[in-house]
Amino acid sequence: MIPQSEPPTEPMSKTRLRLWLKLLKTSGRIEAELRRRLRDEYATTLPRFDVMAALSRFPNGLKMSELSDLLRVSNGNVTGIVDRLTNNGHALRVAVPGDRRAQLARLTPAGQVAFTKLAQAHEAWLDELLQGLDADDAAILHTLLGKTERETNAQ
Amino acid sequence: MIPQSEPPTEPMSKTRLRLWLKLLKTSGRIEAELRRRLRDEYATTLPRFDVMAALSRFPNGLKMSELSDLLRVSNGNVTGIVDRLTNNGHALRVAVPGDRRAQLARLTPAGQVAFTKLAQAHEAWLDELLQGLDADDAAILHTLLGKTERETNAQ
DNA sequence: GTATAAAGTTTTAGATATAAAATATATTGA
DNA sequence: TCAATATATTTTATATCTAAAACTTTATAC
Repeated sequence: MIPQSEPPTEPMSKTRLRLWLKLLKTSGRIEAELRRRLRDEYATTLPRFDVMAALSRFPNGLKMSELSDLLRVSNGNVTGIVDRLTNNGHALRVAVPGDRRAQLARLTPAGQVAFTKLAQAHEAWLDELLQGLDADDAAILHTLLGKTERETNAQ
Repeated sequence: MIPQSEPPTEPMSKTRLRLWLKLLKTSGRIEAELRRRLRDEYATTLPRFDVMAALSRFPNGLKMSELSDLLRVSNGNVTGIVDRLTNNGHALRVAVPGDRRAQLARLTPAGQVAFTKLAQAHEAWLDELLQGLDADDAAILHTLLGKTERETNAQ
């Protein structure tokens, strides 16, 4: 066996740090582009789009706390976003029969129409922004991202 | 050739949309955990860490606009973060000889010491949070993430 | 049955984020 | 030189975001 003087390999922690920076840069770049297009083309924001997407999946409405849990944002935050959607005419608050503490947030008909357009644009934008990845790439990437779970106790 | 009735395949745009949601969820989960640890263990924030990291790479200081470009955040934003770092004793502003419009932000000695500790903790946290990925996984992931570039005109 | 605890939401305080206006300084061109 | 323009930063207005306090309503314990 011939002794080889190998090039010193990078410690694994440095490799993971570089990977994280790449991951952060990638998601940040795409997210910034989505925010820009939502603002410029539809005069809305990503948090509002996220809330509308959640409400769209539950036509009967969601309690503020349910929205907060689903989107993993704070309770107080949801209040402000739903406020703005309400001022917009895209959402409204409905009383919960039998519990005067709670309220349901729901999309208005105008909100549903608006969200349908937003969702189509959103999907088309991502199809464009992720052109560089084919079906195989996407499958591998999805799997590898899944391998990072279970290291944080948050689900 | 035998005709096969294949299962209907998902349109590529849906695949890319699901991938994006996974990417967003992954980076959000890790970022939230980093923010939590920076706050709980070091009483600081991710934006301040990012600014300190940039200043640490340039011991002679960076102009506010250079910081803004490097970190890709708005000019007004950098002002506030450097303000807080300055109040903290971790940064200071230095006049630029020959241009009274500009100022350099620099780490103080205390800021350099603090950042060294933060950076070590940060690298160790990521090593932990990305345990699920070995060196091969990381290399593949890094490459696939790279394939998403060049679709947005932002560098 | 009332005191206490729990649940649901909003409000508050502080930090971050952008875009756009305002301020101050430099540079340029006639 | 001096007006016009460009550069560098801060300020302002608005929107997010969290944690924690405040408030209302409901449920529970005794």
